[in-house]
Amino acid sequence: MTSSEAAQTRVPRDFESLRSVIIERKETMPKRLAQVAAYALSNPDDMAFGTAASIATAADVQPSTLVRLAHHLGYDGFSDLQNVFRARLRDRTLSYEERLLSLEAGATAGSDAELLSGFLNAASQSVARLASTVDGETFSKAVDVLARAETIYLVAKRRSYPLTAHIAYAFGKLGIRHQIIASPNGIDTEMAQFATGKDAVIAASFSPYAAESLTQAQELAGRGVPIIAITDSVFSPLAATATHWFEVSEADYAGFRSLSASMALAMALPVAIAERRRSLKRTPRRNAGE
Amino acid sequence: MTSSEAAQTRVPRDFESLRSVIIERKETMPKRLAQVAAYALSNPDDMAFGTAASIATAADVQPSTLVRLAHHLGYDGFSDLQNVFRARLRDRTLSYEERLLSLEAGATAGSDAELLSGFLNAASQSVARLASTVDGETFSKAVDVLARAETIYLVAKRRSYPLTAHIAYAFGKLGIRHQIIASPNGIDTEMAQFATGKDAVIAASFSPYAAESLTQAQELAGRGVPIIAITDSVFSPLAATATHWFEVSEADYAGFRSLSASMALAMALPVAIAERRRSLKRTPRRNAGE
DNA sequence: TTGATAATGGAATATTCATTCCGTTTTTCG
DNA sequence: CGAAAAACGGAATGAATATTCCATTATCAA
Repeated sequence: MTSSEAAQTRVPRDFESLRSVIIERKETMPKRLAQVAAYALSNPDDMAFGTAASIATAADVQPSTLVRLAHHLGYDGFSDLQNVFRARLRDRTLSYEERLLSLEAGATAGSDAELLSGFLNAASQSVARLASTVDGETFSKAVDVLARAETIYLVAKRRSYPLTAHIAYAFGKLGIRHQIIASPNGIDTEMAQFATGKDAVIAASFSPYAAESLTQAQELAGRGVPIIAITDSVFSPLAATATHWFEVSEADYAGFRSLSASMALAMALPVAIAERRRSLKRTPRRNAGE
Repeated sequence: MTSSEAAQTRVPRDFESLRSVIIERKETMPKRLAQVAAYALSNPDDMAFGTAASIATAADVQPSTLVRLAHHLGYDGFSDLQNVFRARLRDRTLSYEERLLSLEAGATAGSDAELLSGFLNAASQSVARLASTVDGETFSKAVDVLARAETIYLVAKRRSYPLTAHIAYAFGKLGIRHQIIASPNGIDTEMAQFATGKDAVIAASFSPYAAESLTQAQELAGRGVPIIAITDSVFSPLAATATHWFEVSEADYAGFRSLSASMALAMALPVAIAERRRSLKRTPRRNAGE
């Protein structure tokens, strides 16, 4: 411990240094070492608290590989390396709010950093608000309806389009039959005409409500297609026609509304539907769906 | 260990509950137990990282007293008690915890509501993490590049497509000339060939990185078009070719990654660009842009 | 004051954990 | 293609750590 450390070029003692050392040397590292190094950087909390065995399992390597990595980087052993990750947590005195403040503080009024922190703030507030207002029962009922649908139609224009795009992506991954009604051409209504009561609709619309979305939703509702709506106010026209609906009031910054909370909801829906369908297959009450 | 825990009223699993339990029962505790309990509350970080021996020394008691305290409070042992202090450090990003807890509380295990709260949790953590890791300077530089671009090309496939869609929407609103390269047909590369060094690219890609996005980005970079990348790891192939890049490591739930943090970033970029262009018009160093 | 009970200190013990070692596999270079 | 070196997996080992046990001391009621 006396002469060995003098021989070392320099062993990083704080997380940021370690991070850059790993990034720099990753290309020349053996496969498993690189693998566990990547895991360490993306799961620093686990590195701080886990045991060599638990981390090794999570990173899909042997415990010995962790010791090898530590030595490879110049540390005495795994424990020595782990201390860097612990120090990181220890010294993180800044809570998230404080951090945001510092972002704002380092920014002269009207600067870019202030803008960024503003949007992050809006995002986190939106998520928090949704978490405290959303009704688990409504969600469950909506999932019920959607899980029994043969095809799920997705109606969204303009600002809510990214939302729908993401749902469509998740549906594709999960093997849920769907049809997105958001094409830039004018054949939307033609696509919607195939929907029946056996199907269902997810419609998203925020103020100012796109007229097309509304008329499409109303038309569908008139034909007995159940509608799940994602909107931003009790007074939304969508809420009137919907079978179930969610109120997601996003915070805004500089006049632009966040989408972060809606996104979380948009991700939860497909997964919940897929899961519900699995359990429906085991105990099918009616023969809906494929 | 079998009947004892049933007899316990309830063992606190989070720091705040533990805190109130200790405060409440402190008066009726034996002297040494009260002593070490007080130490624990005023040195929670030491409790998280220290060993039983080190903490005992610091609190001027015997190690066995720590075990006694743990048992006294209903825990299996010192390690079990220590986990509460570790969890506190792990989760200390959010003040929204309590709100989320209420959602989780009303949810039986495996229910839909639990799923929803899981995704909201992931979203909230992602935003918090981005807020604490993002570099205001990088953001500012990226905005610089983009503000001077004639046309901004948007490259995104699959999971990152909704992100790009939203940026495109904001660009449209703000009157920023852009071209989205994400069409479902095969003419992507043809669209990209018009880009020159006077333009710029925003490319988003998350693991597993879509091959097309990468090749397009590399091709563009080779022609001298500056690239701003949004990706999820330092090891992302995108980061290598990018002029400036943002690391957005989204938390995942049930294997599905959130998009909430990236969304916040995606909203901040267009607004910042628009604002920068306004100030460039007043003091134009070079005649770039329209 | 005295006996009984609870609390405490400190050593003994059992467990968990990081580390090392060795046989095998993979990679590298002639 | 073949030999040497590096990397790796997995079990063995030894150190560190939490826990338990017991003798001693303090507390309290009769």
